[in-house]
Amino acid sequence: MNAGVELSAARAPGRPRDPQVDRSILAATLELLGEEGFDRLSIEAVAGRAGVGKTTVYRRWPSKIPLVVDALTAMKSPVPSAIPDDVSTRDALVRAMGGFTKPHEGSAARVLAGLVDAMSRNEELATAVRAVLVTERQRGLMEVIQRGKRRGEIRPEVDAHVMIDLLGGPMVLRRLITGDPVNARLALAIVDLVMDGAAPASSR
Amino acid sequence: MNAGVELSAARAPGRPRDPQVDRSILAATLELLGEEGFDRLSIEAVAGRAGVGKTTVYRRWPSKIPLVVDALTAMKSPVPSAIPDDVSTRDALVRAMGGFTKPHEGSAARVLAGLVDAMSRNEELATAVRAVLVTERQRGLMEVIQRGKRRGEIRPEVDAHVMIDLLGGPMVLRRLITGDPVNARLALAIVDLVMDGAAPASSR
DNA sequence: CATTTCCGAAACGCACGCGTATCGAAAGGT
DNA sequence: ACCTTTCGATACGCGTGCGTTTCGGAAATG
Repeated sequence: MNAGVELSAARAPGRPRDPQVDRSILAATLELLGEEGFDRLSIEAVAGRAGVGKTTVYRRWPSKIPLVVDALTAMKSPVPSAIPDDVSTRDALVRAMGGFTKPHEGSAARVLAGLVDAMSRNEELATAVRAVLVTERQRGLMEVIQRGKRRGEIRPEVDAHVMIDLLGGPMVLRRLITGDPVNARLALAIVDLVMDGAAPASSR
Repeated sequence: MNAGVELSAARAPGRPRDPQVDRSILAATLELLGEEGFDRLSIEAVAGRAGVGKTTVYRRWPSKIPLVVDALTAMKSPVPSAIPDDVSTRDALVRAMGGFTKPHEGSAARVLAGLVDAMSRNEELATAVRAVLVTERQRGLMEVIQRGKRRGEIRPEVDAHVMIDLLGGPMVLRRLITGDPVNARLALAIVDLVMDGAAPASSR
């Protein structure tokens, strides 16, 4: 009933909301999420950083979690480019892994670090974080792995999920825990070891 | 000067501190660290959980960080048993990885999750956490890897540090981020893939 | 017994963030 | 012109934890 009006324009009578304000709030949320982490993130600080009244934030988001979820969703990384046919599975893996080593990933890692403990106590937040910061990256690796199986460069009985965790796990471990460097050299070493294995050919 | 007296007994005049109180405080700190994380951990709650006055805590530790550091230090895991000669490198790795799958590790993972973001902002805390929760586990894997190299079951040019991160990274990734199961089956799959590699023998 | 220190409990002033309410001005539709 | 809603700013009462102080009693030494 009245679908046309309600769906297309919904005719709000008063002053329309400024879309720039939404962008400022989400950007400030992401900044502070990286600087302070989820627990120390306050709505007050978000409003201050965005140059906006607290009322304006609360009018749009009822609490911290939906705000953070929306901010993360707005963080979507660009779609990965397709892989040319003449690229080997090994090189394609290195290229896909290279996404972890870009400097932009450093801030993403800091955001993730500030979310880890909150995720363990809030399933809604955990789901959103995984969707934005994890699933997308895993999907890129999965495509390369399945392509490798089709090309006969990866054995068909290899568990793709285990292989994905094997490739991504060390990057997360270093970023969040050990602080060891994450660079192209590491990505290359990981891919080589995962593809070749550690055992000598004689014992296989 | 006066070394004998100062070092052995130091003769405090008044009532001696109750060592049981120290243990209660450290135990309560560990509990709350797992339940609430570092940021939400308050000295008030520690004192309450330990059945102790706030004064008693502040008399021993000046702030939250040294308290947490001491609590973690008291968490030291038992020394790993030596590896018999008749165990293959593959089985020894599976056994060493099995340490990650024990139920006790679940609480250690929760403690770690609550510390990750604080570590990124406090180097002293990060160093202590790595010493207690990371280095010890890495050392166990390092021994097995070097033993494997001596036995010719691991190629000598393999980077041991990369291999350690390759084995441990997926466990941390699953515990802290994806929530995927961490069990003996996974440990076996990881060791098999790392030792054998994903590429078919024909392309090596 | 006198002294010293430790212990648990309670209260203190302070700072911060919560979520709400109120204000005058601005920006739209009717 | 009139109405409605948004906007930034400010203030409110409330709760929580901070680090300190005070208190009465307990446990050690000399």
